Amino acid sequence: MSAKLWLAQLHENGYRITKARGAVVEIVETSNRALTPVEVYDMARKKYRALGLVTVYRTLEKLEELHLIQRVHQPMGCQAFISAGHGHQHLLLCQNCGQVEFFEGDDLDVLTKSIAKKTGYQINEHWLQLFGLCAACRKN
Amino acid sequence: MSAKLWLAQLHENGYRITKARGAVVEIVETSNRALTPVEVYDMARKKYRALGLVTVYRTLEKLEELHLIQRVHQPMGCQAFISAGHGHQHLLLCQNCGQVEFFEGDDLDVLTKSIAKKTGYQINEHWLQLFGLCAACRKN
DNA sequence: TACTTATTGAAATTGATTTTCAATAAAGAA
DNA sequence: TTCTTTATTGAAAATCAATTTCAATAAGTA
Ligand SMILES: [Mn+2]
Ligand SMILES: [Mn+2]
Ligand SMILES: [Zn+2]
Ligand SMILES: [Zn+2]
Repeated sequence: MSAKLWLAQLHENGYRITKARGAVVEIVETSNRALTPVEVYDMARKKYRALGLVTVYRTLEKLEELHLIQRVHQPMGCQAFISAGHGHQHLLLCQNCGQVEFFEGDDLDVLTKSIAKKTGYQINEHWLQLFGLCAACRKN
Repeated sequence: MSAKLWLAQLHENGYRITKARGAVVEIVETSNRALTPVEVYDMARKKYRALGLVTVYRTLEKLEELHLIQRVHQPMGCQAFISAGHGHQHLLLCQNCGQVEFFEGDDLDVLTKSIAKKTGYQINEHWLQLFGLCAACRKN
C-alpha cells in the first residue's frame, strides 16, 4: 500500500484529496511505529506548514473508518495509530523504540473452545499483542 | 479477596483508612464489570455522599499501584478498572453487558518462539483478551 | 487526650479532543 | 479554461477528562 493508494481510497469514498490530507497520509503510511495525533501533526507540518491539528484528528478519523489505520493500545497510552495490517493479524511491539511488526498464524481455537465451554460464553473476537525488544534494540 | 483485605493492604503500605477510600474500595472490589472513575464516583457516593471525584482518581491510582485493580482496554475506551486477577490471567469480556471473567491456561510458547525466530525479537510479554457474549446475554 | 501529618473536596488549572464558523479550494460541469 | 457547488480548512471557542493547589479536616499514634 502506498500513500497514493490511500488517497485513492479516500477519493473513492467521496472524500476530497487535499494537501493537508496528503501530508498526514504520507507520514502515517510510512511510519513503522504508532504515532499520536500530535506526533503526526509535528511530522506532517514539515511537509505542509499550514496544516492544523484539527485536520490531523479529522483525517485520522477517516483513515480509521476506512480501515487504513488502526489504534494501538499500549501500557503508556492508547492514542496512537499505525498503518493497518491486512486480514487477521496481530501486533508485536518493541518496548524500547516502539517499532511495530505484524504477525499472523496464531491458533487460539483450542483455547477459545475450552474457555467457551468452561464459562458458557460465545466467544466472538480476540485481541493478542506481543511486547518485547526488536533485533536492533537487543544489541543496545 | 474482600474489601477489608484491600483496606488492610492499603494500611500495610502506609496509607490511612478513610471513609472515602472505604466507599471506593467497596464498589470496585465487588463489581463484576470494569468501572470508569465517574461510574465509581456515582456508585460510591450512594455509600458516602461527601466523596469527591478527585479522591476516586487518587484511590484508583493507589489500588492500581498495589495491583489490587487493573486497567481494562476495550474498543470503546480504556479508562475502566476491574478488580485484578491473581498470577498470570487474561480477561474475557461480554460485549453486551460488560461482565468480566478471568481465565488462564493459555499456552503461547510455541507461537512466541516461532515469532521470535521469524522477527528477531526477544518477546517479553503478551496481552490476550477475548470478547463475546456471556451466558445470560446469549439468551437475550 | 493531644499531636502530627496524610487525606480530603472545592476550585483552579492543564491538556486533549471536539465544535463552530467564515474563508478557501477541490471536483465536476459547462 | 472558467464557473459553480459544497466539502474542507485552520483559528478560536467550547467541552471534557484528569491533575494540581490549598486550607480544612480527620486518621493514626503516643
Ligand atoms: Mn488471532
Ligand atoms: Mn497468557
Ligand atoms: Zn526497538
Ligand atoms: Zn453479558
